[in-house]
Amino acid sequence: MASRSTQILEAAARVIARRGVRGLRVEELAAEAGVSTGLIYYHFKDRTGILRHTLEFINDRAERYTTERDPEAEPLTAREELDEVLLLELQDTPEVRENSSAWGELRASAVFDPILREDLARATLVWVQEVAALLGQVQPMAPAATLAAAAERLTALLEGLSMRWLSGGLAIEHARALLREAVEVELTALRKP
Amino acid sequence: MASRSTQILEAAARVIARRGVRGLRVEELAAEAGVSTGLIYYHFKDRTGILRHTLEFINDRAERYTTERDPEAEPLTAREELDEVLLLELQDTPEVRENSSAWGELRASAVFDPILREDLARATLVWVQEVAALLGQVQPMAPAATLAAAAERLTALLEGLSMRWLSGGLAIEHARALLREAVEVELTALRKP
DNA sequence: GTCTATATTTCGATAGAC
DNA sequence: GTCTATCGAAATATAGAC
Repeated sequence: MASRSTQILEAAARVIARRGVRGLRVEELAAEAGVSTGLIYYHFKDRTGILRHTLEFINDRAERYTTERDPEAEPLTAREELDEVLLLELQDTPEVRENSSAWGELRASAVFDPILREDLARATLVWVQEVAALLGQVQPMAPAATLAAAAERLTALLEGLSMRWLSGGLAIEHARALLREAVEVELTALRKP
Repeated sequence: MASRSTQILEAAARVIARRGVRGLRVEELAAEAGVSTGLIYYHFKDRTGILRHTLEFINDRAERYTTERDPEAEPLTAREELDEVLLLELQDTPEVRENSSAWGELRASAVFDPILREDLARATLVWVQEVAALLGQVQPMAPAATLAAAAERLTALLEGLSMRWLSGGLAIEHARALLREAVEVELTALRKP
């Protein structure tokens, strides 16, 4: 199941999280994945190919740990699920750190690399819509456009906070508190415009 | 007045805006500035030196266009000034685009480059405090910690929106609208906790 | 599909003349 | 202070054997 490609992509996510997109050296990636550089070029044409596939991979993985839940556990209320979806991205665990920092890197790279833009825009849209849907469950009377705007703000804020956390200017607990308050503030605003 | 160093730094800001920090080649910078690579190394020790000084430069410049106002013009109310300080960073003019994209790049680079972290953290702090002070003028009854938190959220949101704008997923007008609403929402929350 | 070895390119950095 | 010329070190990418 863990095919060679997957193994390489997992390694790529680790390397990007550690060194950044700009710091990803094919040779280091090879070492991390325990394969040769030749094999990497065999599977992913060139450096850009590696990056593109890694974005996709990161993305799928984030979707998984964001969505999947223990089937035993009590079902969450919409409000709890909302907090969960957002706060899961602000945790100091290796996997989340990896995902967040790779995501930030890819976002930053997309500014200068049109090839990455499309995938990124699509992934962002899916995420915003998910959050908007949850906001709608908490505040069913709010108009769709208002919900969408709040979702865009919350997700953009999360990205901003995440960058500050990763670049060392903001403690993770403080970042989480700020995000929680933002959810509160936005929900209050949705209640009576 | 426009010394050689300044001329090089202006060119660096342009190159970073166009190619990113990771895309900044000393040779391209030399061409853009109309000088030799040797001269660049004479003025700024090494590549990291270029980056550090460019961050400082970008920073000063942003402070200027953020703070400076036509002395003829009517003085702004605190609320207007607040909108101005924030929205000035979301404009599709060459100078702002340059500044924003260089800022985003430097932020992203700082995740993997400890040398950049300190300068960045300091600059961020100054900015957050400025915004907090303005919020305090609009809502004088709000406690300092609450003001600080709102300022952190608004500036982090701005950074997030800015990245989405620059990476092509968000129209500038929409980004501005979202930010304006966020200011509104935060001010409302400050009014009665 | 995978590896080893190597060709090729790119880029940061320096030496030395002016 | 500034330029020209060049070195040397990565780093990307390919060729060819297995």
